[in-house]
Amino acid sequence: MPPHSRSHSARPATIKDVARELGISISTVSRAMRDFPDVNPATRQAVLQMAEQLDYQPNQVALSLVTKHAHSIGVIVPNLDYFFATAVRGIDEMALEAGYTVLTCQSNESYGREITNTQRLVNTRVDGLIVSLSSATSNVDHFRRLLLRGLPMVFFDRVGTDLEASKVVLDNKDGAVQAVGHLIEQGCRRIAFLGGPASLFISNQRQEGYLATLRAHGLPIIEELITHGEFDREHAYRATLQLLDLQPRPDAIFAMSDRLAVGALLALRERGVRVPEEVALVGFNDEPVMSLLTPSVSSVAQPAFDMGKVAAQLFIEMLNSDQSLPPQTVVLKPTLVVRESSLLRRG
Amino acid sequence: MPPHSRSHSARPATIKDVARELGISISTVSRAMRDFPDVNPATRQAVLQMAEQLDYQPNQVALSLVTKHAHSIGVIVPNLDYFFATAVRGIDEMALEAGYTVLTCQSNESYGREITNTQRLVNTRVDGLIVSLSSATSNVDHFRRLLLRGLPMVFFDRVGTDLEASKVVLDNKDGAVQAVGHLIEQGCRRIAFLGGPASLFISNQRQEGYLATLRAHGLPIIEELITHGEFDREHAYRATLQLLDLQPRPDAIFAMSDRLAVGALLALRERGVRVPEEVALVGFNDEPVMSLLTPSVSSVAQPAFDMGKVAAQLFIEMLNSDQSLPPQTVVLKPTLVVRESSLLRRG
DNA sequence: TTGTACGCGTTATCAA
DNA sequence: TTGATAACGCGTACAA
Repeated sequence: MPPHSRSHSARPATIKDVARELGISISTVSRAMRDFPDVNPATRQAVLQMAEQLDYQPNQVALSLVTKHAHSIGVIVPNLDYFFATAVRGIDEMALEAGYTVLTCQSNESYGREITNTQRLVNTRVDGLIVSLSSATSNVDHFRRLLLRGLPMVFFDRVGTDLEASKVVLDNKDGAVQAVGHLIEQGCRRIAFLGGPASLFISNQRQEGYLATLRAHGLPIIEELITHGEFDREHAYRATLQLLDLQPRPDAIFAMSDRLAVGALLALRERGVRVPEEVALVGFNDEPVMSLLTPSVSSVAQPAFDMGKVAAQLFIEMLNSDQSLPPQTVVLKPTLVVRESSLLRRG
Repeated sequence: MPPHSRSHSARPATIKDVARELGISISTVSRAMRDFPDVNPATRQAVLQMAEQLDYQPNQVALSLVTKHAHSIGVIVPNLDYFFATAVRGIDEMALEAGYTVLTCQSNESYGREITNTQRLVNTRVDGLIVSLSSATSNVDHFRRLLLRGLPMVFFDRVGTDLEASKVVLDNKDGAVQAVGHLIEQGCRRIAFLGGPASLFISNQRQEGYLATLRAHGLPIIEELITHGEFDREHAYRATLQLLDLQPRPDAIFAMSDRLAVGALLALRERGVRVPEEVALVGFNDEPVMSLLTPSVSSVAQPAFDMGKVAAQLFIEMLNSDQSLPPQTVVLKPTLVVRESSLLRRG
């Protein structure tokens, strides 16, 4: 049994308990706990020891009520797939170093839940928000209001175009340029684009890159090779089957995400189309699964971890400087990872 | 421009602002906001309208300082891979319904970070914790202390054996029994076990199931077919290569996780071993990738989403009942999903 | 039906 | 070097 076995097994000890037990004032305890210079070494000793004994730890709730500073970052992501889980890890890493706790919420790709999450986090007085928009979010007024109120916010990956805030984004267009450029180098001429929802900014940016590259190489833009739809494998599967019915059919598919690329691959397999010989394939995200597929699938790799890290970095800079900094936008470069699904010349 | 454009763009409105603006007391505002019966309808009307106008929302920090109730659940998971991301979604779902906010932290499989996360969450006065242990955690004193103090806690999946708390676990042994039983049915006789760290409880439970099934079928237990090691693909890859060097070599591999199964598959591919004809393979978790591999890999499916949901349910029940309920343990059943990698008799 | 006053646990200011 | 006290934003007896 411990020396002074704790009589209050329910209620955590407060600063008052420590003060009472020692017969001194709470202000002295407060100062001792925070290593203030003007406190008697003997007193500090005693306080620290008693705090240890009572297992006293400052109540952060009371603390943030006073300081209006919670030392926590609210993170809202659409889901926790590989990309976002990795990005959150990046945020986590950076935040931990700076002494912040990360509170992660999923909007589940729902506009309503994004709003709920936002309100909840703000009401618990997080110091600010790091956000990636849900795919259902087109109206960003709920964020704009907070921005006007002066709440520190950083957006990443899926960012709002007309939001005056700091952002960390991928050079999506460049990623598409790399992918399509590579396919053209491999000899492909009829390259299809498997897009996501037309409302999704990143989907459009990637499409832009696709179009620009075709133009740059003097290739025609064929409308029927450009598809849009839901952001899931099922849609990609059906769209690919349709593409394969065209005459002449495409000799390559560039999917704006790996999820779509997988759907495409399943369709290609089912039709017995040889990849890459008959149809080459490139995805976007470089999820771990891509290297395990047969054939392994080329993909544009995003620096997910770094995106999270940079977002947190920007965020912490905002907090540490008292003048409100002007919004910054950091653009990160993707890297094409070439695998079997798009290697034609030298296999 | 809005009617009464807000003059205090920085400071969020408080209950005082509403009261002052209306020339009434804060208690009246407080009551009106919370739909108390004994408040003049006209007054309530005015309060609600003014609250709207000032964009007033109760400060949860102050609120939980008073009520000692944060309406939030702290969740600590070792990582955010497919299984845990899904479980967290289950927790999220349940918690949202009950009006709780979920604050998720990753321990990153580190004992130290698990402790840090725990302290941070507790100090921000979450109402309790839902936890899955890091693989590096063998000492659970930090949780036991909180339990003694009366903090509501639910553990799931990776639970501590000697912890007096509610738990949600998978019937790991049964999962292994299903997997190994299936392999035996398919005609396999020399079945290897690819285990994780020997310290990991779930790894041992699965091994138990493996051993029990061999015994039940009168098959010999061959020590050299049982391996242990790190919880990663690389280890599984190397271990599999060693297994393949044995004389006679195994005709099946049961991996205690999909991550290990993938490592095994890579080794099998590299050696040109035909799956399942020469060596059959079954994993554990049923991650989406398993169905995409070539050959597709059989796996024991865990109800990850349900595990999260049930954990949250148990947690909320604890909070809602004032007497401290005795710890419950809910055991969920896994389901074997058979795919190409283990289908021998009828392909 | 409404208002006053106290307390939640802490920091900060000022006085001793 | 230490202590008393106001304040943070809110809920809640108790009084009016």
